[in-house]
Amino acid sequence: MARGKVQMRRIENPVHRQVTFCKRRAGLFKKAKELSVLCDAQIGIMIFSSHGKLYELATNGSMDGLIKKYNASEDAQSEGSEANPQDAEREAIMLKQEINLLHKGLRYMYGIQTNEHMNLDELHALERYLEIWMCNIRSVKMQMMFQEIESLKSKEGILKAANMLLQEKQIVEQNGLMDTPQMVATEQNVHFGAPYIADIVNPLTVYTDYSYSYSGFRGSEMGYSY
Amino acid sequence: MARGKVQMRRIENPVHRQVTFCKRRAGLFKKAKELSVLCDAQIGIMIFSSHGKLYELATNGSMDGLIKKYNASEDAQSEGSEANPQDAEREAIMLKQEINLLHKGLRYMYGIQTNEHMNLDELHALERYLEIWMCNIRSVKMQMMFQEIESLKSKEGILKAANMLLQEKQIVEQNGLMDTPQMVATEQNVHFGAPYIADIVNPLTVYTDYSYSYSGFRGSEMGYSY
DNA sequence: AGCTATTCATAAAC
DNA sequence: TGTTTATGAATAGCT
Repeated sequence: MARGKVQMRRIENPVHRQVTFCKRRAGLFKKAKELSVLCDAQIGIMIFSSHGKLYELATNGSMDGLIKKYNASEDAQSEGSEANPQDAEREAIMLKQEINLLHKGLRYMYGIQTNEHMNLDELHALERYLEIWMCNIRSVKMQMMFQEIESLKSKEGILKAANMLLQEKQIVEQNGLMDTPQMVATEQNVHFGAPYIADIVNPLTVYTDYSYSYSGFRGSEMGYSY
Repeated sequence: MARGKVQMRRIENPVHRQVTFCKRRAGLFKKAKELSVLCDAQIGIMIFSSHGKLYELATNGSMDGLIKKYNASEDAQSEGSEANPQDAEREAIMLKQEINLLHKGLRYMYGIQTNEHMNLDELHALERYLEIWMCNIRSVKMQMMFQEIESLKSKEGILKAANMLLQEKQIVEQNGLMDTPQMVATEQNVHFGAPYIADIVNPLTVYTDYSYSYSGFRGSEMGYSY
């Protein structure tokens, strides 16, 4: 650049390094914005200074949106691998990103609303959006899945009961006692280890009730931590 | 730059745009690497071309590492919570807390909006935030439920096998000792009230697919109207 | 933070 | 895509 070619290695003088960092960072961001405008590209840049401070640029939308897109792109790239346990951590990372996004969105809205007027019709429209959303969250999906789980549990109980009966019987028979009445898998002997379906209050039937706390996670009352 | 100052707007000629994209992208990456070396910074760049193709640069380590660091940095900005990304359950608890927090934020938002104005764009933005959030919550829920179902299925398989073994043994013994047919818990008499496992198409296998439209509800393609 | 002397990046053309 | 070249931009070293 100016007044002498620069050596491509770490600048040892901390002051020089800091100055160069500021200047070149600004230059990099400027270049990125130009590229974004000229070529219609979406660009995200994260810079961590040597002391760990974050500087970011997202040419459109938020960095979180770009990261999400990045993850999706990465997934598409390496498709062919099935659902592996490594996805769990990735899922958590992505969820955190989504939550960051929501936090940002809320802060953004708070900021906007303090300076602007409000239209009641638009408020109602917003409420309806959220109601629809809650309805979806409390969707029948969970109900059906819950029922499926209960069904499996019930079946498990029946099988366990039958299994145990057979074992007992066998022991009895091996003891030489052949006159024992035969037990069968009925409701009498099935009802241990597994609850009756009728006994279970389905925690997901409240999906039309918007008055509960949205973060209540009623399912957890049943011992499930959905 | 050369041969005429460039206008800072989208290059309409597709060929020119493509050429400029390649060159400036290379230039941007070069600058980023220089900045990284000179100033000891960690830099990540994601570029999505107008056709969605991803170009990325991570000056040290992987982009995923930088994204993690970014998220941590973002978290530190808003809250002093510490995260252990390897503990899924702990992670879920944290996410619940996050959700509680966001719910409070939403209620607060309702409160202050009754007297103020929101434009349609902002409403759309909020809607999208909520949609994305919901879908990710659902994804985690489904993952957990999927794991539970799998666990139950494998339990059932073991029990079935044991059951059948005992049954066969008993029949053999009965053939030598007595003629009374034995009723045991097999699929013939167990299958009341509970569906066969084999009949159940598991609707949760899509949870690793982040590419769906968040409002698409792909689960319905499995025959469930969640 | 501003200011230049320089080096660098790159638009246009091949 | 790679190379060349004229020229606008970026910036290192100073204030």
